[in-house]
Amino acid sequence: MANISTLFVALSDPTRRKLFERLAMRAMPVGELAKGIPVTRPAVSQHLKVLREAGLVAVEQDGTRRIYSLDPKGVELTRSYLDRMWNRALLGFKAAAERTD
Amino acid sequence: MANISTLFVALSDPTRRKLFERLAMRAMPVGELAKGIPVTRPAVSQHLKVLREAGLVAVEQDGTRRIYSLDPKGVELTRSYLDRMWNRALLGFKAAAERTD
DNA sequence: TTGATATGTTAGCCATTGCTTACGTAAGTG
DNA sequence: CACTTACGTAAGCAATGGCTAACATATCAA
Repeated sequence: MANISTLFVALSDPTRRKLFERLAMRAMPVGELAKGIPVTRPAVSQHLKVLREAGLVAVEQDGTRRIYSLDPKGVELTRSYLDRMWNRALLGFKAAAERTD
Repeated sequence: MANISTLFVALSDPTRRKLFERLAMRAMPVGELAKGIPVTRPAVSQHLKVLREAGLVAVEQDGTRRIYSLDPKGVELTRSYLDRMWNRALLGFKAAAERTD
C-alpha cells in the first residue's frame, strides 16, 4: 500500500474525499456511509477499497457489518510528502537569496 | 483557483508530481523541465497549466522564457486540509474513548 | 523585417475510471 | 435449514484525461 501516487489518486475524487471527510468525523459502517451520498452502495464499496489500499481508512469487522474509520498512516504519509517538498523549496529560496548577495 | 479538488487532482498525476518535485528543488523554464521527462514539451505545458491553476506553481516571465517555481499557497492549502481532517479524527477518537468510560 | 527561440493552444486518439446493475458471500435470526 | 441483512465483486458503459502532432503567439537578434 501507500505510495504517494495511490494516496493522491485516492484523494482526487470528490466522492472518495466526501467519504474520507465523514470518516474523519467518526467511524461508520458502509450502509450509513452510503446514505447522504448520491451514489449506490456498491460504488461506495469500490471507493472504500481505493481509500483502504491507500492507507487512508481502516476496516474492522463487527458481525455482518464493517466499520470503517480514518487511518492516520495515509494522512501522515501525505503530510510528510508535502512537508518534504516545502522544505526543498525553502532551501532553494535560501540558496537563491545567497547567490544574489 | 485552489479548491481542494483542483489541488488533489493536480497532484494525482505522476508526471505532474514529477514536475512539481523538480520545481521544489529550484525554479526552471519550461524547456529545462521538459528535458529528463519522457513526454513532449506541449504535454509539459499542459501539466504546468493544471499545476498553476491549482496554485501549486507560479510563473514569471523572463524574455522569451517563463520561469516556473513552486507556489507556497497551494502547498499550504493542501496541508491545512489534511490537518483539518486529522484534527477531526483526533476529536472523534477522544469522544469515543470518553464514551467507553 | 526576417528569422530563430521559447512557449502556449487545439484536435483527435486511446486508456483510465467512476457509475449502475446483477451476482456472490458471509454472518446473524427464525 | 431457509431467510434476511450487510457487504464485496464483476461486467459493461459513458465520461474524463493525458498524450502526440500540428499550429499559433511572443520575444529577441540581425
